[in-house]
Amino acid sequence: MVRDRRGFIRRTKQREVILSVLQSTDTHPSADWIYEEVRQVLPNISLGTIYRNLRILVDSGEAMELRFGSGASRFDGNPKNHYHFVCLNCDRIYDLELSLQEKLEEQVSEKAGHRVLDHRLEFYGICDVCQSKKNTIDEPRHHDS
Amino acid sequence: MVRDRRGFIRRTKQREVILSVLQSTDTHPSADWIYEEVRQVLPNISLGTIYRNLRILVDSGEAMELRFGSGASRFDGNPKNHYHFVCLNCDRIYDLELSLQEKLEEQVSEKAGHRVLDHRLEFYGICDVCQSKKNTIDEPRHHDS
DNA sequence: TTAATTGCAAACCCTTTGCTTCATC
DNA sequence: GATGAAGCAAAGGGTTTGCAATTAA
Repeated sequence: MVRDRRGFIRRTKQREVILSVLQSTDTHPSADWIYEEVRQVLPNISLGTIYRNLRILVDSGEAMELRFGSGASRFDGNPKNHYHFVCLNCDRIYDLELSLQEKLEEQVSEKAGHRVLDHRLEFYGICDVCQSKKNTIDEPRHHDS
Repeated sequence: MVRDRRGFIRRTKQREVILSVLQSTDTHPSADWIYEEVRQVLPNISLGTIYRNLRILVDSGEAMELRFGSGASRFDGNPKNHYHFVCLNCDRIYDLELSLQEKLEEQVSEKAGHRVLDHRLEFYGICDVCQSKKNTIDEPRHHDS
């Protein structure tokens, strides 16, 4: 009997599996990758259902949507604000342990006069994995494994 | 005789006007808005040309591409790193005067071991304009004036 | 002269949506 | 049983791209 702006939300096997797939990885997968994973459990699921449920999960605060550069959205099963590092070579996204910079929000609201509700911080560069195999230009690998 | 990875780049009236339109506003416009503006000077220009040139400008470091939430990319004629505030009510994007947080890059490279080349920081909330006309839910207005 | 760039339109990718059927409450 | 959600497929928005014609160098 969960309620949100959309009315009642029923518990479905599909959404359950989608969320568990999302929570079982730290690769910040795309909708398509999640689709392929969920399909191994529910072979008849459709991409539309993936998208619909990801939207529900994001809107209800159970997941987070990330958009870097171009291409597909990436999803994070950890909805608490945290920061990311994006590798420009392989496209991997890493969670960072950097502590939340709440003071920056204060600074902005004081100086600019806007009511600040949230912030995002991400770093770009070459990840440790790609550095160790230098001179290799990966075919961007997006969130697999 | 500018050279970049793509070979020689010719100076064209189209790109000139696109860049000047982009630099003449602080509204962080979308490609489509730029298109409409440039069209008043070059009525036959096509959207494809807008996109092609925006890509050239971004790749050559003369402009910056911003992607917030869903929807179209927004472009910034100021290519130096700076931070933004995005109003969740009206979709306006504001430049912030917050100083560059270079120490955070150091912290990340030390702690996580990645080579950090850049970072982005943006704040979300309700802007001062929207706060003063409270109880009004704007039709998101995207970057017009 | 010749190769980069344009205009045009079609293609593309990712995401959303309409509709009928299914299944949860 | 109602009605929210699924599956399917078609539509949608934003962006890219192929190609012949143009134009800067």
